[in-house]
Amino acid sequence: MRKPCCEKKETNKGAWSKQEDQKLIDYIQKHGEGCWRSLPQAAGLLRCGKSCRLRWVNYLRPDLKRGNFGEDEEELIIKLHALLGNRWSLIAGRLPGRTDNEVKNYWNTHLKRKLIERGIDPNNHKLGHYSTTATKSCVLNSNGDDKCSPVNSNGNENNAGSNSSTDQESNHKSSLPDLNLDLTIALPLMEG
DNA sequence: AAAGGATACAACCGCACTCCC
DNA sequence: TGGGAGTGCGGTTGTATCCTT
Repeated sequence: MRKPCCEKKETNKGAWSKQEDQKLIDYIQKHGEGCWRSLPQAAGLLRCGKSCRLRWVNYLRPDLKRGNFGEDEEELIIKLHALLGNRWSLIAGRLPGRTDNEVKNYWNTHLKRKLIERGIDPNNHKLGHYSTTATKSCVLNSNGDDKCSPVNSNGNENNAGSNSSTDQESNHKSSLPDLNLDLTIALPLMEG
């Protein structure tokens, strides 16, 4: 059995204080990101590494774009969700300054409802019938073809019981707009 | 003005993946 | 090559704030 990521005792939980934020910012500015497990002790924080990483990534990073989502961002999220399903980190990767957590929250609180109001099922982006199950994931290959398959709530491809999946896939495919999105993943630029 | 419900979002939890020995 | 450690991701929960009655 895997050990917990950190000892439950001796760690703070819940909302971060200004002092804790400042300690984390100071430490990362001096030493950079990485080695989250040992960071809390080194930075003098009574938090688990996971919690520190989450706080930094979702809230403290200087390049974050705080505030409301623009309409263009909303539409992009909707389109990307139609293609990728609940792959929030991939979706957030296409939105500079936004985090996966932020995108996920915004989807759950705003965009889901928006689609429902438009008569679109937020799970499969089909017009007309709303269901609470399967979303889809689509992969663009190098030929520009797209390959779509149902995914479950874990984001895994659902290959089991695929009797009617081909019909559903073709229906889904034809109901999707031509998004013409470039989903190639760029390698990070190497400095130096 | 107060109570209860709805909403928004920060944070936690647990699983899965990758890396390294 | 197997196993453990570290990390990332998505789902879920907790709570503060706003809104309605």
